Amino acid sequence: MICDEDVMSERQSPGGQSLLFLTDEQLRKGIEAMFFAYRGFTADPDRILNKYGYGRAHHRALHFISRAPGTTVNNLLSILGVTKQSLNRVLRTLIEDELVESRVGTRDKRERNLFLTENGTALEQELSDAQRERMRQAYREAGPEAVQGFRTVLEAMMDTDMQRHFTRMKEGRHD
Amino acid sequence: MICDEDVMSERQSPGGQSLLFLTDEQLRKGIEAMFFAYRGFTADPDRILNKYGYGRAHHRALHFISRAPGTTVNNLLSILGVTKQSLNRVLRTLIEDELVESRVGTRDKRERNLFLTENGTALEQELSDAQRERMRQAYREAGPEAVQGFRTVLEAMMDTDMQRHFTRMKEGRHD
DNA sequence: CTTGGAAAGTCAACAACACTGACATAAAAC
DNA sequence: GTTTTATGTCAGTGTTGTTGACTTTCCAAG
Repeated sequence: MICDEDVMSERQSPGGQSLLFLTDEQLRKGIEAMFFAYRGFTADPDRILNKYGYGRAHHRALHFISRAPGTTVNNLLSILGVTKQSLNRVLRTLIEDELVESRVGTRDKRERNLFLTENGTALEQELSDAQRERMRQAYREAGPEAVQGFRTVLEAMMDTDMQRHFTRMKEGRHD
Repeated sequence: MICDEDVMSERQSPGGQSLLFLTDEQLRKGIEAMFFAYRGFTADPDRILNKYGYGRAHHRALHFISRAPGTTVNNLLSILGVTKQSLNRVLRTLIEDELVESRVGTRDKRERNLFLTENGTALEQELSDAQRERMRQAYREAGPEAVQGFRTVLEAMMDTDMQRHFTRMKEGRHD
């Protein structure tokens, strides 16, 4: 699917660091690929969410609460990178609809520890299944070396603080 | 950056097709990487757009008009995947602000051919420069094989009609 | 024990950007 | 000459983000 003219030239600098020479055209294609792929990436969950009257923001909250059960609102805020008012609106509906449970913190009673209820877990599963299925399909088509490369470039594309969050989640640390 | 337990097992099926065995955990990490990376991907343009009072929708329009000068509204609609009302709002402000020029079609006078003005080209350049710089940096860090894999997985992740658009743009066909 | 500040929640207002539905105009196609 | 297509517009609605102001709760340092 990637044409010959797209193969990047690689040279070795005197310092030993490998240099890539990339044309604007190659970079633009990467940008467009990212745009189109992200649409595909969110398409399936979006359809499901629509069915229940929720949006992407609800999905994100469900996802990260599922990943880090008992996480606090503040932690969620810094991961999602939105204002507390914005998150609160979403969280409130999820709590009202009994998809998320908010328990007063044991150590610090100001904090709220967030958990998915049975229903919440069910919806998160439905969303996650769809998205993982698409991911699995893409990974299968592309092959294992491509997947390795995919992950490497994505990590390099993150902002440093997002990388910090990502690394934490990878290591299973949800503090 | 990618830990040992993440390396995917690969087996050869009797048919000769390579099979990948992926855990939910591995796929979830991919999903999160995609989420965080897309934020990084749009962060720089978002800052610039904010400076001029525009949004992501304006950026997308500028990008694809720049890629396919003379493209029609209908073509833009199918690439962007939004309603004409939504696109029209954005396009109207860009034309009012003299970043985009809308010429009546020569072959078919119902159509409008869209072009960037001098100012439009300048803003598109500013946005594109920032985004390409981040892309270039990520590519450099990751190396050429990773870039190949990145693009392959992204293409596999698109919906089929998005793939069609993407392939067209790659080939320089903007019909 | 008091006070400062952090964590959480709320209210109001606003903007960007998507949607639907209805309607208008011009031009091509049949 | 009727229908279809391409475009544009108006009005209304919903999600998701923002800012700013304010309250309550509660830990912790003075």
